[in-house]
Amino acid sequence: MSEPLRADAARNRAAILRATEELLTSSHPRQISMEQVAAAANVGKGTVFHRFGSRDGLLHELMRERARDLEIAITTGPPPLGEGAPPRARLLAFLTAVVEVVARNKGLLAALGTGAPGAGAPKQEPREEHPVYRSWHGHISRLVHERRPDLDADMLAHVFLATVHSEPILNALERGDGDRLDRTLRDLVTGLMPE
Amino acid sequence: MSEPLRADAARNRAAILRATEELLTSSHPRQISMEQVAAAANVGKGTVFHRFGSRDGLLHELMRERARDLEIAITTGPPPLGEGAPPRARLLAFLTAVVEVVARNKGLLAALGTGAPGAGAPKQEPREEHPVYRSWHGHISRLVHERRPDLDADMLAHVFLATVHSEPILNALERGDGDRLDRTLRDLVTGLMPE
DNA sequence: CCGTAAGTTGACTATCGGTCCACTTTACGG
DNA sequence: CCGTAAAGTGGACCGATAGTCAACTTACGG
Repeated sequence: MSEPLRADAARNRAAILRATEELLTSSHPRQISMEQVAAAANVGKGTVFHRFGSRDGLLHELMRERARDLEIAITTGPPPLGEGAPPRARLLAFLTAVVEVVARNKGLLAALGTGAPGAGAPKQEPREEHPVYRSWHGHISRLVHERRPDLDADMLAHVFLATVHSEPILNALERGDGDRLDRTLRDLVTGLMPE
Repeated sequence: MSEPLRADAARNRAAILRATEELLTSSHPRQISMEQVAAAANVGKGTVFHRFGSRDGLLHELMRERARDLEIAITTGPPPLGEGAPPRARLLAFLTAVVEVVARNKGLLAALGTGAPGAGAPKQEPREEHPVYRSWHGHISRLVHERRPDLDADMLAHVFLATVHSEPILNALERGDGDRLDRTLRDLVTGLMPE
């Protein structure tokens, strides 16, 4: 899928990601400059851009990393996250897991969701969806459809995920209200998928 | 509440707001620079800042304007938006109206929801909520609580509003999927507030 | 070893939000 | 009317920051 990196490149890549995580624990993504990241990783700014292309690319990649465990859990792990449990249980487990991942990553997802297209050219495309978002959306959508094929599973999945894009909710999570959100989502799902 | 503006100031204020709306119809808020706004309104950049304080202030004020009609409708208008109808009907009518307002205003709300605190100082407060958001949140929260005092109305209201913060959903709205979203929200509310 | 492709770097550019202050316009009391 | 002070105006300027680039360094297969 991708050429292996040279030893120094791999080292720097890891250092940059680690430094970004580090900075992320103490600041909102919007306040972290690429220069800060480069400095914290002990590399030149150019290196950061060479590897990740852009600010969004870096955040994007970091998110990918953070989401990997969950991805594995739902595809090859045991129920209720993995296959085997009924859709409703899987959905509830998944939403709980997503809330947990997002809570641990503050505004990362939110920052990702907000990117402007490139140059000044009249590129007006809605911007490609983030792979992690796509994966999560597909999973929710599939589970909902399985149990309630009469609903608009696609839109419903977007609505559920919107939750973790919302700044007020992110703030609530930061205050430790993760379980409140969890219970609320549970109530919503239960309303839609009884039993 | 506020001193009346001088004639020229009022004229320019209106021109700036109108120019911003104009630009907003053809671009995402993030790509509109204050310089563009100033140019489009035929005023100096300084004037824009003098009147609105900041980029956020301008967007903020514009949103306020856009939300005014809805505000009036729910406080003094006829049912089902205004008082008189049962909570469920009022909530459904309100959500439909919100979707409609947001659909007509693209990412305005989304752009508002995303602001970083000020200077470099370690000001880490969660940032004050937008008045329009607060008003909408309070309204939803009250209606939910009236019918289902057992639920976490506060969090639930955040979840409903998160919907209009989400970029994928905003894109869907732009594609004319407003009624799909509307139906989906209706399903969610119905699941929670049956009858 | 050596050639070379990959990687590194920080000075440089472009852009943009926001500030500042000298200048202009308006409102209004006399 | 007119003089004046308060309000408003505008654009040069500043600091920050995402992203570029061309010269330089390094890893590594043969």
